[in-house]
Amino acid sequence: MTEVFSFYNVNDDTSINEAYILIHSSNSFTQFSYFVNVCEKIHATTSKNMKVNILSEYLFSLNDESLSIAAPFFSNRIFPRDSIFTLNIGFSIIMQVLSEIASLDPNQIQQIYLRHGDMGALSEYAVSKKHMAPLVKQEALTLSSIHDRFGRVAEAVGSGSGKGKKNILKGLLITGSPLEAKYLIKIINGELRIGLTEGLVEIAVSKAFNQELEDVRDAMLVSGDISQVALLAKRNILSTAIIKPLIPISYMLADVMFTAEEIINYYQKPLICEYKYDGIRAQMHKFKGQIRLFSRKLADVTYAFPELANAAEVTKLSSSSSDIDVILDGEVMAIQNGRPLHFQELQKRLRKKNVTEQIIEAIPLIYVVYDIMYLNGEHTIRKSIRERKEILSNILFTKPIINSSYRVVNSAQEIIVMFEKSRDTGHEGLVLKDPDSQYHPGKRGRHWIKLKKELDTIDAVILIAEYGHGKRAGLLSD
DNA sequence: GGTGGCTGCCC
DNA sequence: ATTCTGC
DNA sequence: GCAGAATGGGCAGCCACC
Repeated sequence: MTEVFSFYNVNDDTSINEAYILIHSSNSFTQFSYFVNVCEKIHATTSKNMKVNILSEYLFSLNDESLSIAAPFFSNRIFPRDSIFTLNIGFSIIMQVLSEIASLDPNQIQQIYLRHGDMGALSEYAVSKKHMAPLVKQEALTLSSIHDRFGRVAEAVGSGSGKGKKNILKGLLITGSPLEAKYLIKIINGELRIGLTEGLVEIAVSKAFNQELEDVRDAMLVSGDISQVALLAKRNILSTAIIKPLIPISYMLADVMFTAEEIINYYQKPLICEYKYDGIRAQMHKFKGQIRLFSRKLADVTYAFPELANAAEVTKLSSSSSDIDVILDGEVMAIQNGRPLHFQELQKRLRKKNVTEQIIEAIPLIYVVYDIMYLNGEHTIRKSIRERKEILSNILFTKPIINSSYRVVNSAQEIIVMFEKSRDTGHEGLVLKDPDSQYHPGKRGRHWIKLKKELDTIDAVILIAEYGHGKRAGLLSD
């Protein structure tokens, strides 16, 4: 109980009292019904402070296992980020299962769905009308039991696995109350929709475990996994979340502007300008000779691009022949005879499981490196991109890995020239970068600006705004 | 063994 | 990915 | 200005079905 009191003392908001009673009037916080109760309370208030207080009290009350399960649910995730699991349960399977539970034919359930407009609400309705019950008396749903069954769904493969998955889902839904069924579906769909943003969840974690919000956010930048970060916060070891090779970090993202003039007017200074490559964003890690490639969502896609992993083995500093450890940011491109292939060609390789010699030859790839986040034991994300480019220039890449070329531009005219050149070469447009900016993982901001539209389609944009006929405007611009 | 529906993940 | 919207 | 929600095209893998 001492922990409870110390927690209570660090919060002076009066709404804590309500949240405190809410949490501690029950005796089993790991029950799913309790999770649902918390969600409903969070949904019911429009006060962000109140949402945070309710959530932080709840997170505080959970044991480690339940915390690591529940935290991702609040961030619209099911499995931790580095998990290869997916449920493969979507709209269709849910509709089938709900129609069976409610003994309504699929058409009827579709109609009801259209009225609700929300799968969670539909699930609540269907389970309230259920014409079946579990064959044997079931224990009440807990975070743990739900997690176990999600795991079994994710692992189910082979003939008959579809039916098995539906049965597990059906069992989950009819075991709990209609309200629990509503939230189960919300979780499965990855849409809790209770007015919680990722940012509020981070605040709740910091309050629950009495950690500095900045420390929680910093840990999230490199971990990206709210489940891990919540546990680290609870153990007071957030500082151990550091950038290290073979573990992916979030990507820095670009903002959009529509004209060269807008960009020049905004920055009023020289900018780093490089092509916008129409490929697949990829993070390359090299550590003690091991190579890993990660996709946009940080899935390990090394297997899909063996020639890139091979070429990375010999990456080294130009000043030394010894092996280096690096984390690189760049774009995987399909390219033939010096010209980019259509994105669809690249897509064929991304998800191909059996990467044959034939397909490697048919769709040649390059990896264009444009940033570096780590080198030989030190992260480089706090250095300016001017410095990071300098570091990159001292690394020797071997084909098909290349260092992205860039120019420094200081006028709209220079940008337009580069843009035309980019399009002539078959690229999408330009990315302009503030030379003084750090690498901000997971952030979309005005440090990187993409310019992909033709500069003379501005008239079409105005048509969209005035008449609201987006599709027609698109035709006019052709 | 072929086809079509479904899902997730690229853009 | 783009576009719209609420805070 | 930011974050979330809604939207769209295309691909491979997978399973159900014939």
